[in-house]
Amino acid sequence: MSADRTQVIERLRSHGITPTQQRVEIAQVLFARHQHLSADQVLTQVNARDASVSKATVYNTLGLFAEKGLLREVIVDPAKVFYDSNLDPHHHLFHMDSGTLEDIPVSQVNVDRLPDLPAGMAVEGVDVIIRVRRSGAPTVYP
Amino acid sequence: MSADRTQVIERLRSHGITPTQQRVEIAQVLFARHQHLSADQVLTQVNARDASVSKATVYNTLGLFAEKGLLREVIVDPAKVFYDSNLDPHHHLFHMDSGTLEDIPVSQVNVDRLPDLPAGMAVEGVDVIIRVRRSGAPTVYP
DNA sequence: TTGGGTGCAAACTATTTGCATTCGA
DNA sequence: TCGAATGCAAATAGTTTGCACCCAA
Repeated sequence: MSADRTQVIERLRSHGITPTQQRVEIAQVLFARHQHLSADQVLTQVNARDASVSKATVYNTLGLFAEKGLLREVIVDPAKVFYDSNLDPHHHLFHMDSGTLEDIPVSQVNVDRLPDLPAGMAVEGVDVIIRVRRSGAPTVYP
Repeated sequence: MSADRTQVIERLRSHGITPTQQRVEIAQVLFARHQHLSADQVLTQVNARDASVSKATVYNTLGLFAEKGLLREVIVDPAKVFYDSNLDPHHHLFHMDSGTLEDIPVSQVNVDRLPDLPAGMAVEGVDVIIRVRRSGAPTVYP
């Protein structure tokens, strides 16, 4: 369930990131597969393996990875940021009941190109988020 | 710059909300025009007028208004929630430099209908957010 | 009157920061 | 070696909550 150590190190290097022990630990968890994790979940999973990484380092590292383009930040829940290890262009389905995210292939939602932006503005990203919940009970996840 | 008191009261009533003094104060600020305000900005503007409303009441009231369909919550900034008094369907442009929001008419961004959802799931909302920043300097707003 | 609404302050949670220590190249 | 990275704990900021008091109906 964890990505190959050597591959991960190479990947960090190729993005200009010094592969320290804890960064590699974190990367192995994140890049094991496509997933959406909060900083807290990353902290838990990383420390469940073996190594001990501090909370501050997890936050710093996630921020760094996102900045360097290794992760995509997904902002759907006012309570916390999700980090998405799937870098292919795609959209998101947010399950309000469980507070979990699901990917939607771009092929399934077509966004006809953007409006003309004010001059001197560059698009940093386009997020499409579909919020769903179980139809019957309007439960709020705890 | 503030909506008519009587109209506001009527609007609250029609949504099943008891029009108390502070709720009316808050509503007058919000519904004066289409805008995107954070809880903190609402607090400041309300108390700049005259009345004194507590921070807790502002949060409670904004949450209530959103729940009753008088406001739309916009989640774009991990730091805070924006409340949008424009209820017409529309999308958002987020200026990362200034941390401000701008509306985009639906006519300018076409989302070809949604993917088939898991059974028993209802769509609560679809958010399209275009993040832009000044092209030259990758400044982060303070 | 009387239960919902409000204010205040304290509690919480996610995230950031300062600084001394440790580690990668 | 030496600057970058880490850990820890304390600081922040937005938001929520508990509880006594107050007001709309």
